[in-house]
Amino acid sequence: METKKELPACPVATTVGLIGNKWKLLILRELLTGTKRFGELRSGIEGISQKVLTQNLRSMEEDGIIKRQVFAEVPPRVEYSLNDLGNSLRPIISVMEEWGLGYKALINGESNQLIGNK
Amino acid sequence: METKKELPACPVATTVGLIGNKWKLLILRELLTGTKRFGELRSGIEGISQKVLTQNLRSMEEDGIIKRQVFAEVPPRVEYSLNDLGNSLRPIISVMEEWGLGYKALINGESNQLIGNK
DNA sequence: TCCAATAGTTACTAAAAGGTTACTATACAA
DNA sequence: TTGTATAGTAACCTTTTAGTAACTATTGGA
Repeated sequence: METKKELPACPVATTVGLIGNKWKLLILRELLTGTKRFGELRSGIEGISQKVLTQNLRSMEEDGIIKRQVFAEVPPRVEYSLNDLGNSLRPIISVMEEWGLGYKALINGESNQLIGNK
Repeated sequence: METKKELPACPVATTVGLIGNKWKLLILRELLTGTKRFGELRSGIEGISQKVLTQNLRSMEEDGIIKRQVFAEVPPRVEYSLNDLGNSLRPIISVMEEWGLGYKALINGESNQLIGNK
């Protein structure tokens, strides 16, 4: 009886299965600049609801890409950070960020790296 | 009255808005290896239905990242390919592919680039 | 004459994702 | 005593996304 979760044959599908989701990618973006509290993530990610933020954080914790640290204080403090595996995703977000910058430049008719300078 | 679609301030969110979707990322993966017919895409992307494939292809065409070419034959032939903008997304898929390979190695206890070799 | 093949569309249904509101605990401060 | 702050959870509802099945066009071939 297998208990391991079966990974797709394709490595792109593997990655997409873990982080190919709008909210997770944005959570990663936030955490790449360092440890954040729950409330900081919430206000840093435009449009995310508390429920969805919690759900995605839990899922990413289960997948072993982020660490959750609870401090026994009142009011409570919970800090989220990337662990090593999470940090290894940095190049993915970086290359998305670069592309996004190029795309915006392109849309604005500025010179860009995407399609050759105008 | 604005008709332009408003882009998010964050470049990562911009990218995620265009291709931060499981199916689009897998369609991109397929097209990075060259022009494909509709049926080839369908069989190359595990689990995608005809409807969802059509929907995503249309959306990507609208966004200007792929080209659709219809040949007046019977039975019909329709070919999809990346245009320049679509091609500029290549590094994103590449880095996802690399990460996926490393992750699978890690899971299998092999040496990997993600977290330091064991 | 009727079937096969391709790339769809349409209508209907099911499942997944997300939104909203109310509620919790706890300690401090007014 | 009441309010505030934080990080949630639970229940309920809506929206979005996806799956399925039936149908379309066209022409060559059996």
